[in-house]
Amino acid sequence: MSSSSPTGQIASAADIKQENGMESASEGQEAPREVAGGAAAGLSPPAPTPFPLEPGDVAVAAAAARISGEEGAVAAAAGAAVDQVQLHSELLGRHHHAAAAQTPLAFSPDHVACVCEALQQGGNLDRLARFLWSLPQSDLLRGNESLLKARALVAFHQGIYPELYSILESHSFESANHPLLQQLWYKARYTEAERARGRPLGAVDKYRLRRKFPLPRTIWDGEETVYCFKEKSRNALKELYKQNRYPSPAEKRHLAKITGLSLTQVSNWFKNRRQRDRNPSETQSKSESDGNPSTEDESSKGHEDLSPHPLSSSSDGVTNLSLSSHMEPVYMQQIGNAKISLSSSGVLLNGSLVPASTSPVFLNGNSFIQGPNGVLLNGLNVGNTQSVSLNPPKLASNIVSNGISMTDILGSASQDVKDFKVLPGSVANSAATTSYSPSASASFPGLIPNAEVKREGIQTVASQDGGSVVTFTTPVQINQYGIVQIPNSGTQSQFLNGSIGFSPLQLPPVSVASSQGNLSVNSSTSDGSTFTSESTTVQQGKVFFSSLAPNAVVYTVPNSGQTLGSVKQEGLDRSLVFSQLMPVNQNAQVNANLSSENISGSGLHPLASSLVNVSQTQNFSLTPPTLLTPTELNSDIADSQPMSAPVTSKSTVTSVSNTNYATLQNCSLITGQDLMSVPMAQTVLGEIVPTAEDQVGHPSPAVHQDFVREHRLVLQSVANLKDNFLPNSESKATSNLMMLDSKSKYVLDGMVETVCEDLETDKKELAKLQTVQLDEDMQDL
DNA sequence: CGTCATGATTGCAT
DNA sequence: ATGCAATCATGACG
Repeated sequence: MSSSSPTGQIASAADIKQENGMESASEGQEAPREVAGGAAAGLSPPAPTPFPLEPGDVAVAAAAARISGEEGAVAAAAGAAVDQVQLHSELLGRHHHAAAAQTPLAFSPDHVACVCEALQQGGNLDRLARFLWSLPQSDLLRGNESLLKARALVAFHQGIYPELYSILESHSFESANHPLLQQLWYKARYTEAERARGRPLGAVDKYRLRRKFPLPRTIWDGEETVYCFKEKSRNALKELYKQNRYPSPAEKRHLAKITGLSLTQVSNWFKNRRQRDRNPSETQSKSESDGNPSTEDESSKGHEDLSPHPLSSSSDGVTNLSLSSHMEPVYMQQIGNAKISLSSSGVLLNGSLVPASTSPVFLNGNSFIQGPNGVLLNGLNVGNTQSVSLNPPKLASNIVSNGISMTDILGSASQDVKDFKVLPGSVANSAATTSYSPSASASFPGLIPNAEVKREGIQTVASQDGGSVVTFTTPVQINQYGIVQIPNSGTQSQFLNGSIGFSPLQLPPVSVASSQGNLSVNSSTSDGSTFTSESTTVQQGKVFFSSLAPNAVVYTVPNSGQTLGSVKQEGLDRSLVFSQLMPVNQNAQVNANLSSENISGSGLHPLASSLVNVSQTQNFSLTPPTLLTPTELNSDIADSQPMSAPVTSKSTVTSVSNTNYATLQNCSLITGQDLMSVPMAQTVLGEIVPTAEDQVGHPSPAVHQDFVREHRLVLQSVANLKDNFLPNSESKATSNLMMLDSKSKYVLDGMVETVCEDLETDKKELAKLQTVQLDEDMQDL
């Protein structure tokens, strides 16, 4: 605190290293390509793509699988979507050129923004660059933030730093984009310095650079973050401390909510504070004895291992995975803070997703959706595997580096497995939140073994984030493992029904406050699931969580077939999460409708019950969006992005799976008010489990016990799926396009605008969509 | 309460 | 401008 002032901003930057991808990218053009290429490769089959992949891509593929793979299924999914988008855009682009004169703008700015977002998330910067290229110089697009952001990314990717700086300094970006942009800013600086020096930078070097090149106010709100706790959180803690050095549990709890910190963190803070106030002198002497870890980083490259924690920040950047664990804390902070309001990203879905406001949605083969923040979902089913990931913040970083959004999650996962503690059931959520990395690992495979839980009942839950809501109905069964990870709270996870573990999520208090609807869910939930939210309210089928609720709940999805439900819970304050997986394989169509109706009778309780089971294994990781902290910037991990959802809107998503085409539609009904922000991102890995009747037969890898590790597998499987889907790239692509075209307006607009007023309309459209045969459309086109 | 672990800063010598 | 080491600051844990 004290020291924080000017430099404080920079503070957490320390480890940006993890950027790995990013750095490498920036360095040379070769490197970058690898990353991007890798992602691309993983995503799309070499062949038919409109844009031929370079050999390098292929080569990288394997590696990519590993790295990007980690990023996750989501990434993969995203990739698919991106491809489609790409196609779409290209077509349009051509069209453009052809008829340029006549049609000034084939896409509306919103569409362009959506495409940009999608490509960004997909991580395919090369394509993004091409897309930008193809865009007409239109005034309409000029001030478009998504475009500017995309340009910044491309500039970074291409190593044109002056342009990057210029872009960042010339436009005041929304806070939701700050984390990403800040990261770009620092990484660019680091990269430049690195190149100049010819060797990787050490912590001190970066620190110096940060001071030398402070973030422009256009991408930084000025709020500093010291370590993990945000300034605001600290202030709140201090205030209460002044009044009462020994806050009661209730007070602590309240404070935790306010600050977005966990109860444990609050308690620790008070503990430390009291102790330090008592004997100021003693506290610190010892630390040094150990030696300085920091220094080591530089010199030695790999070494981070020293610390038991996965966290190690400094790595040479070699590892892609690494995410800075450190960063994570940031999330929390951010969340806690008001800024959060911005975040709106969360979306979830069951098979469907609901996008938060602005983001574009895409789906298909695997459907996924991206939100502005970078949310992806797959809810769809992909044959076997499904993944959903949401993470706003990281995306940015991920994008940059890998191109895959999953990073956070993955990263954490990758790290793996380390051992974290899992928290079995620890009720208390620990402060651990701050450290996140481990948490990720937390999920434990074993733990969740198969609980089977079945619940029936349909329940719908809607969560809201900035604007996204999710509703699910649930009859869910979960068979094997469901795992949920939440990066932030490593320790806090809980299991529901035995089958799933969650870590708590945190929602920004702020957002909550703003949000209106509250539902209360009581812990009483039948399931035993942990719900504690105190106040939750259900509205017609919708559930809102208010900040009040201490705990969050999560939920799941319904699928006709099998579904996974995930639940979430929060340890700290309020958070919600849900993930779902839908395995839809084959023919099944899944319609998830979540209308509020479903919900109706049941109150919350039902929800709880719904949680349950999953037939497959999945991991979810959620990362909360981070706001701006500089720190985050530094580290990849940090990247959470705040999403701002101006309005909550309901979004509808439709996804279509290829093969069998399962259409999922979800409409989240959200009324305008709710805001729930779901900061985290989730990733889900789903593997199909036997239970499912037929699986496509993909050779999906067997599930493993270690989820983490599994990710890779999962990813691969995903890739396969894509392949399967994609094979007909054209048709599919087209189909996708069709989808977009036909619906796009609606969807996109809705997405973009964030607000959809007409649910009915949506429904209708959705219905249409479902029925629509993409292929045919394609042909028509 | 006492300690640890580690990131952030600072100072100093090159 | 750098490299290195010392020191501070702070969250987490046993």
